[in-house]
Amino acid sequence: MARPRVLTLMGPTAAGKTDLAMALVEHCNAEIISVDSALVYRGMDIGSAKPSADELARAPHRLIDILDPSESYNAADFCKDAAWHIEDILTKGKTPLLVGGTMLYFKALLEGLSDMPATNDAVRAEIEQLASQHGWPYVHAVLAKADPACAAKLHPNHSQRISRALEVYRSSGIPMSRWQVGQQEGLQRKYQWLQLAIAPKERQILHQRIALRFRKMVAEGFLDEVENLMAREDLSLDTPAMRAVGYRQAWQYLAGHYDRETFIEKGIVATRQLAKRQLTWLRGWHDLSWVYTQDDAGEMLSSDEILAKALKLVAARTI
RNA sequence: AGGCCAGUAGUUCAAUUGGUAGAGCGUCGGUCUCCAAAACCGAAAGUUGGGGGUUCGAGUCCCUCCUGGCCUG
Repeated sequence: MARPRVLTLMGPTAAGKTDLAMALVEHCNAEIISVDSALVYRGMDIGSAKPSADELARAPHRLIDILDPSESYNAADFCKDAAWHIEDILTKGKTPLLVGGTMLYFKALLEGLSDMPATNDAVRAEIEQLASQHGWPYVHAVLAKADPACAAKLHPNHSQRISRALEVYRSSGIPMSRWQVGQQEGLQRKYQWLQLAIAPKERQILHQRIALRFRKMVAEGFLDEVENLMAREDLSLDTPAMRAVGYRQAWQYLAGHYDRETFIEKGIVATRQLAKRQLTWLRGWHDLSWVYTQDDAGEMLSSDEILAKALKLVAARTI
């Protein structure tokens, strides 16, 4: 019996994923699951380019607005949630369409994560403390004693990954490298995946779209949105949700760290850098069908033309 | 018009008494097993505004032109 088909739509920020996804929903009897580490938060709408209420009414997105910004989410949470929603959508006789740009989430879902201890805030805080006293290279050296194999792969400055590796060791007594020997079982083989990626052919075009969109967000009340978040006592610049692109810069601007023009420039730059990292993931991605949004002359295609290209790729794989 | 100051990587600025240019940011490339819109690593990039002169050697001194800013009439 044939494995159920699951569609994905990946791409850098501002590439046009939402528009295409909305159109695909109508043509493929699909239902959307968002693959985005920022869209999960309620109250973060404008700056995260969340689909509008109108769009969400037309095409429901799962895994959007599921958390308060004070909460945190991670790749393991996503895998669990996404796996459930994929099955739920299939049960309804529809095709799951996973749309987003958080590439680690896609990777973890497809390839699986080793079954190692979950995050541990207390241990993480201890490690953070150690780092603030002695610096990350010192923590790296500490890790090297407990887990030489893992430490060897990490640069002494790589704070987050050193932290995670030591956290795993301290909370379980077993080095991360040992946990990683265990098999990872992702969903790669469980379904028949059809993976689409969307982006303009030229980086320059993406940069233009990013700048335009960021200014539009500001014009549409992005700063009010961030002011509301800042008014809360339980959020800070260190809250994972507040480290999102644009939000961090808006917060710093509103806190008086720099002027409005600098904020806009920094916000656009951070978005460009995010797009670059996403494209780096995509470049090495296996089994990807590209939908470029420009024609041979470099002109942007219409949404109908983009949809037609995508449908053609879907049809080609359906036979 | 005269006087003064400035002109160095895409950008903001460095460069001891003249010894053929460095950094931050950006850009580009990469890493990625529970913070990933995160964190981290690497690379490219300047005929030092143009021209001439002094000198073994000039971003640095002299002349001249150009550009920008300030002051004076």
